[in-house]
Amino acid sequence: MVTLEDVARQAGVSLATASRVLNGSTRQVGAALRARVEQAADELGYRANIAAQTLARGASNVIGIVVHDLTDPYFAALADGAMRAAATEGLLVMVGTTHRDPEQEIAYVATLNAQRVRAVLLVGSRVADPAVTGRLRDELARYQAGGGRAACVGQDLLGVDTVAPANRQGAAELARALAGLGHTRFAVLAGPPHLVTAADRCAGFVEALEELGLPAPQVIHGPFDRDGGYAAASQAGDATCVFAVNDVMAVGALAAYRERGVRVPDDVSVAGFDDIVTLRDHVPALTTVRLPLKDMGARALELALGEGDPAVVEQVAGEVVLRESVRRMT
Amino acid sequence: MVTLEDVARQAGVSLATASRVLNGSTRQVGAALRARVEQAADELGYRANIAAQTLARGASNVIGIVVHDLTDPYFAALADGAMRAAATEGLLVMVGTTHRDPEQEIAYVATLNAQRVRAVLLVGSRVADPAVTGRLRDELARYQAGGGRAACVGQDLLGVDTVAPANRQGAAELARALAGLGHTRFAVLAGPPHLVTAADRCAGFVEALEELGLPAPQVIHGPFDRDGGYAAASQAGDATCVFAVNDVMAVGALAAYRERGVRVPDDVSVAGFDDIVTLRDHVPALTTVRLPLKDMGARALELALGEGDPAVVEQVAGEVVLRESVRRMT
DNA sequence: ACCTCCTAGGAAAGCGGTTTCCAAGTCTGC
DNA sequence: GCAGACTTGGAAACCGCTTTCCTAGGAGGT
Repeated sequence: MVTLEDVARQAGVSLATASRVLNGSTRQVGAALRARVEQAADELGYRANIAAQTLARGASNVIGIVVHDLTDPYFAALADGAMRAAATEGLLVMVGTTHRDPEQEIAYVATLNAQRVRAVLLVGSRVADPAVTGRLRDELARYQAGGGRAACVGQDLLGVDTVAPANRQGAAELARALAGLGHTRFAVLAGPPHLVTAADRCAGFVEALEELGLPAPQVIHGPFDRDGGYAAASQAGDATCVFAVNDVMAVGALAAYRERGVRVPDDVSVAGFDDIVTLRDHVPALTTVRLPLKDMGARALELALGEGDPAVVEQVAGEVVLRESVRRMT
Repeated sequence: MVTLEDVARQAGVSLATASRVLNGSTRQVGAALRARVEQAADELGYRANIAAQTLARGASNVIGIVVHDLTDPYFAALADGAMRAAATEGLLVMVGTTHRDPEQEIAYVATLNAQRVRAVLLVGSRVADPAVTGRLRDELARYQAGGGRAACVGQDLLGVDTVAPANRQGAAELARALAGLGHTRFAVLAGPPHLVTAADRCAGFVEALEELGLPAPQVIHGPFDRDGGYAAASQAGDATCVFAVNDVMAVGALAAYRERGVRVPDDVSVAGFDDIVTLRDHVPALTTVRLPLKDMGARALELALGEGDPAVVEQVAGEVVLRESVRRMT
C-alpha cells in the first residue's frame, strides 16, 4: 500500500505538508507544493489509511447500528432512515444484526466500543429481562464513559437518548377505532411476552378494551414474525376482530385465514401495527397503526450525535389507518 | 479511554505481556500474570482500540457491503446472507447504500479502501455505461493493488469474483413456461434500459419468445421499483400476459390493475422475478423466478474471502415458480 | 554439577497518520 | 530601512497496539 510518506517523498516535501494537503487541516499550504503533493498522490494512487487517521485524531467517522433482523422491513426502514442521516453527516455505518438474540446485542456494543465508533444506535424492542438489560446498560455505560454516544429506538430502558414509538397509545387508539366499528369479541396475536414492544402493544389494546367495558380479548403468544402470526391465527377462537401486534404477523394471519377459507374482513377483521411500506399493496389492505419509521431512524441518529447531556426521550405517535382488512359490524 | 498501557501499569506488567494476554498471541503468558492482567482489564473496563490494532496488525476485520437500497427486500436478503456469513467468520460489516447512484458506488469503494476493509462486496446490477464501469474498475483495481479482495453479485463486468444470477436463462424459461400456458401476446415491464439486470431479463424473455416464433412483446421501460411497475402497467396494451422484470415491480403492476378493475389472472396474467420472501403472501400469489438470494450473498462473501487468483464467476440458476397470478389460456 | 535448550517477560521499534512546536521567510506599517 | 506580526514548511512527538529481538531463569540431559 502506498503511504503518505511515499507521497511526501515523491513530491519532495515533508510528511506534515503532505498530510496538510491531502487530509485537511486548518493550515495553509503554498499553491506550488500543494500541486506537487496532489499530483504525487494521484500518480501513486494514494488512499489515506483511516485506521491510522482514527488513531491519530482520536475520533472516528463511523457509527454503529444494531438491528434485530435486516430482512424484516421494519428494521430495514429504520436502518435506512438512520443511514441516510448518517450519510448526510459524512459518516460511515457499521451494521450488526442480532437475529433477536439479546446477548448478541451486548456483544455488538462491546465490539463497536472497541471500534471507537462515534455513536451506536440500538434499534428494536428491549426485552423484559432485567438481568440482560442490566448487562447491556453496563456495556453501554462503559462505552459512554469513553466518550461514546448512544441512542435507542424502542423503549426508554437504557438511560440513553430514545425514540420511543407510542405503542400503548397506538394500540389503544386502534382498539377504540375497532370497537367503534362495532366489534366486541377480540383476539390479540401478542407475540413473545418478554418483548417489550409486543407486550406494550398488547397491553395498550387490552386496557383500552377494558376501559370501554368490553370483554377481555383472547391473548395468544408466539413468535414476532410472519410464521408467528400464521400459527397464532390458527388458535384464535370466535373473535370477530384480530389484532396482530405487528404487520408482518398480521400478514401471516391473513395467510392462515386465506388457507382455511376464512374470509377477511367478512368473517373476521384483522389489524396490524407499523404500516410497513412493502406491504401496502397487500390484499386485503391492512388496517394498522402507522409509524414514521424512516424519520424515527434518522431522528435517533440525530439524538445520538447531539449534545444533550440528560438523555432525551421522544415519544412518536402512531396514526390509526383503517383499511379494508376490517369491516363494520352491523 | 482506558488504554492497554493503563492495564499493564495497573497489573504491574509490561505492555507486551498485557497485549499477549488480552488480544491474542501465539505466545504463552504465565498463569499468575495472566490473571493479574485480566483482573486489571476488567476493573478498568478496558476495550482494545481496534483502530490501533488494525494499524499495528496491518489487517482489519471488517468487510464492506455496498447495496443499492436496503429497504428493497431483494437487497436486504442478499445483504443478510452476506452478513450471516461474515458473522461466522468473525467479521464486522460496514454497509453502504448507493440509492442507485453509480457514482456513490465508486465513492464507497474508495472509502472502504481507505478503511482498509478486508473485502468489499458490490451487490446489485451493473449499469451499461462503460465510462462509469471503467472508473469503478479503476477504483477496484487500486483497492486490490493494496491487497484488498472484492466480489460482486450481479454481472461479470468488473473483473472480480462474481455471483451472477442467470437472468437471461431464468427469463427465457419463464417465457417458455408462460407460452406453454397458451399466452401469445406479451408485455414486458422492463425497468431502466441501462440497468444490466433489467436489460438481461428483458432480453432473455424477448429472445425466448422469438425462438418460439411468437410476436415480439411490447417493451415498456421505467423505474426498477414498485412505482415503476405501477406506472408501466398502466401503459401496457392488449397483452394477455405481463412480465415485470422484478417482483417489486410486479406488485406495483398488480396494484395498478386492481385499481383499474382489471382482474389478475382472469383478464391479464402477471409474472415477476426474484421470489421475494416478504411478498410470498401476496394475493394473487406471484408467478416468478426464484433466486436463492441469501445463499448468493453468502457465496459472494466466500468468494471475496477466498484465495482464487483468477476471478471466478458463478452462475446461479433461477427456478420458475408458477403461481396464481398467471392463468392458462383456453 | 555443568551445559544446552527452551520459555516467559520486557524493551523498543514500528504501523501510518496528525499536530505541536520551531525556524525561516514574507509582509506590514512607520 | 527595520521591528514586529503573519505565513509557510519541516522535525519530531504522539495516538494505542503488535511483534521482533533480547535476556534471564528453569528444565532436562549426561
